Amino acid sequence: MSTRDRRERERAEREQLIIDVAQDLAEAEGWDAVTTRRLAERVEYSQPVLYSHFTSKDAIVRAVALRGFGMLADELHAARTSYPKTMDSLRAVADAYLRFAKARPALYEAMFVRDVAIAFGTDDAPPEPRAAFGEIVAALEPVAIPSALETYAEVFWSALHGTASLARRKRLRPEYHLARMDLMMTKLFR
Amino acid sequence: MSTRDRRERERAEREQLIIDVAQDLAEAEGWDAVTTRRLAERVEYSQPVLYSHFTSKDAIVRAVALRGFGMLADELHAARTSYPKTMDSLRAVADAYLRFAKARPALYEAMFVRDVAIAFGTDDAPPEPRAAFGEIVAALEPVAIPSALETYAEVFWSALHGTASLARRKRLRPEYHLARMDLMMTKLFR
DNA sequence: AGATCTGTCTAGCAGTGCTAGCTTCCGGGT
DNA sequence: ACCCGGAAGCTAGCACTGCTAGACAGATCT
Repeated sequence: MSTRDRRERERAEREQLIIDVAQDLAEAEGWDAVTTRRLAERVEYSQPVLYSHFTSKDAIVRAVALRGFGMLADELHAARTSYPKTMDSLRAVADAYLRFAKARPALYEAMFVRDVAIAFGTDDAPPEPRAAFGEIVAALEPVAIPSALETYAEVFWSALHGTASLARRKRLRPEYHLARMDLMMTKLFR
Repeated sequence: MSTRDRRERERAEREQLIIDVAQDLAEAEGWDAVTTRRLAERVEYSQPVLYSHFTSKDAIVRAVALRGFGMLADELHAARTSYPKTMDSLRAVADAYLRFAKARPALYEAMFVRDVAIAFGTDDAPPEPRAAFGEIVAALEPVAIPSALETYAEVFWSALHGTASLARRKRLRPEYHLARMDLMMTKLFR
């Protein structure tokens, strides 16, 4: 049965399209502008079609966020592996993380601010966030005491996320970004 | 004219009542449950009365957040001034900050997560957030290079906020909270 | 060809933030 | 003591939200 295969493929493509459009719309006009009606209109289907793919609007946001974690993992990986020296690599990871948050504020919001209930740390955590956190862990591996590696990663991640999310709300002086990063890196890592 | 005074006083009291009820409701059932109808019902007035006090629902959240910054400033001040040694004082401020965020998640959300557009850092920043940030600066004053004091404070604050907000989303292992705090404090401050 | 079944749409529900416009009632002037 | 102006508050409604029941069409299988 090849028609069924085609059907399934088309369905999967449409699901990706929904996720794409949701992210684009959120990035362009904010998540408040992502209503089921507007989303449906842009994918050129009626509203109920969305609900044949996702159980709720939240599930759509969750799908966007999940893909975001995959993208973040890729970017952190690229940053980490492009410098031989540990310290350069660490700094590159930090910069990549903050660049990601700044470049795609709506995506970052879906991943970290909205209550999307993606499991984390536990065994049933999806691979994407696991991979993203894994990159942070890997970057720290050369400098941390092995037994405290994950703890170290959590602290580093907290500092990065705090910076990203306070900056997002314009509560840090933008012109001091570099000074903050330098201070943070030297303090946290020797 | 004493009747007018009474009127104005009653009006001010009602405004505080609205803020109280909004915060209580948010803390009890989350901000999604804070609708203008439910809010109006609980203060025992009709919906339009809310709009004679505040320009929008967002303005109500903003008022809650602003008062929250005042509370945070008070708690940080108490923590900071109750230990003579700088390091103890710093740790007490950090603990107080995270305790505040954990004890009043909805309030913390209004202050830091929702898009409440409270000015910060700039000259027209309200006194409450200014005072809260001032406490962090004051706590760091003995350990930071004077010229980089505010930068230092921003980094410290970022680490605290990152911890608070990742923990809020259950993305940090709760049982390692103390280990993270110890690591953070020793790394950031000698 | 006829029956079934899958896919999609229209129309509608309950609830949201916010507001226009009516009513009621209090305070002050004659 | 009366009336009247203005303020204060209410009812009712608008345009929107997320979500769904039920109708309808078109493809698939017997």
